[in-house]
Amino acid sequence: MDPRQLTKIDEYTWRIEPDAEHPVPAIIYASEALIRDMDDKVYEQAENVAALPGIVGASYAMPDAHWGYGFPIGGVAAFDPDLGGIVSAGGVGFDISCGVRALVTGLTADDVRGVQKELADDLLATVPAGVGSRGEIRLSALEMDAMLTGGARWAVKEGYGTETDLAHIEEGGCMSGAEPEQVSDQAKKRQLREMGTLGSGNHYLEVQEVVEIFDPELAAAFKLADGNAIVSIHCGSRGLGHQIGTEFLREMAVAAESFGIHLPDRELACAPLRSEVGRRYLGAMRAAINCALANRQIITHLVRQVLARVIPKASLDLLYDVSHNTCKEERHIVDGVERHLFVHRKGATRAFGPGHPDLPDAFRTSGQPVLIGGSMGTASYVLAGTEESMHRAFGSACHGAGRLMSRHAAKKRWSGRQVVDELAERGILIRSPTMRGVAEEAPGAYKDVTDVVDAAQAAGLARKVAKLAPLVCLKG
DNA sequence: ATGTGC
Repeated sequence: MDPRQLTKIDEYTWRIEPDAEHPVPAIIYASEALIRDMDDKVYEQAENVAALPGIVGASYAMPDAHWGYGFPIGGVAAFDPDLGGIVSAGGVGFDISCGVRALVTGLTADDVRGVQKELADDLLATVPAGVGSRGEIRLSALEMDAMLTGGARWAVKEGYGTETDLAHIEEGGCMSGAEPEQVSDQAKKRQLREMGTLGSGNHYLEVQEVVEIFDPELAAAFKLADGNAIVSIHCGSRGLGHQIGTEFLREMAVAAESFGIHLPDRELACAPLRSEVGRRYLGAMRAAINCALANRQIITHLVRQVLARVIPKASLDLLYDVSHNTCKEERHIVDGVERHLFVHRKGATRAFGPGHPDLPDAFRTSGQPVLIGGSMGTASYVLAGTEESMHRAFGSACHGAGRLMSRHAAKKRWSGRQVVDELAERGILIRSPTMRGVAEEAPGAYKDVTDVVDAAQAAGLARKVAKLAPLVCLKG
């Protein structure tokens, strides 16, 4: 994207001005270099979102923004139901409630290095990964509905984890307002055997080392110290979320016209929040959020089993679990007035600051942990929400590195084996059921996550706490 | 992202 198309507000804030079709601006938070690397489609898509009914403030793009379905990935937009605001299935994304959770282990990276290969092999054998991967768990119809209503709270009741885990998950591990009856039989059927599975694409499970601390006080609040081993899990709602997204996109494309909503792009399919289809989508989407929370909780249980075998002294305590593909009902102060809004975050992490009433006691003074997954073999970051982030983009920050190269181009450029061998030389063990997936996820196919995180901090979206480097990576 | 898809 050519930065000259944008109004430069400051070094890290760029604006597409409103006009007759776009009542609010689009705001991109990024360095000039990141803007240059951004797809031109991000400009178009961020501007298109600014034309949707009932949008409040601006259409925002995070520093890792790239071309998505309708809305950019790395997009944030809030809508007011009182002003005819909409909800959009494409504004949430196909992988509903995809997210990251990080666990502190009570181990040092050296503890891990001593058994690195056994750990990698046991994780591959224990956590199902890859397209169509199936788990041991098979849900009955009744259990499916209980899972879709209860989320991680259901999983803990079933024996996958502890009460303490729940306080360290957004929404306390259970998204309210879920309506399993709005989830199609087909979506439920696809999920029957997929609980506790990682999936494919950019999903991963990593054992990481804390290699740098930026803010000692916040790091202490998050129980992170230099040289510690961390486990991070990145995955979502699997086939169920995908099926819900597919079905409602189709339905909303038809509905939008019937509501007289003019769409600049068919992919922006949406429906008023106060319409019947809008309400049904919210009920189904919240059920998918619970599915993702339960899924990450079950995978956590599997990782605890692996560590109990390989390094018995390990203790896996959940730092936090964040979702980065959601639409959430939240209260925000806009121009000094508290408003009740529906915030779409697509490839954007919630980043609530200190004192926010939705945060658990543990993070009341620190702000919430913001977990940023890098590309395979590079780095991940832990950030914290700030008071400033509340006013920048409705308490949101970036979610990852963001692709630089298409999957197709990455496959042409690297072989999976070559990527695995190169990373092994640097002490990083990759395990995956598919070498093709590894090639698509080669580190060179992504932007530098450090640039993205630095821009997020400089733009006031979140504050850097710690940097994590991978030791073991299980890829789908 | 995905019972990957022309």
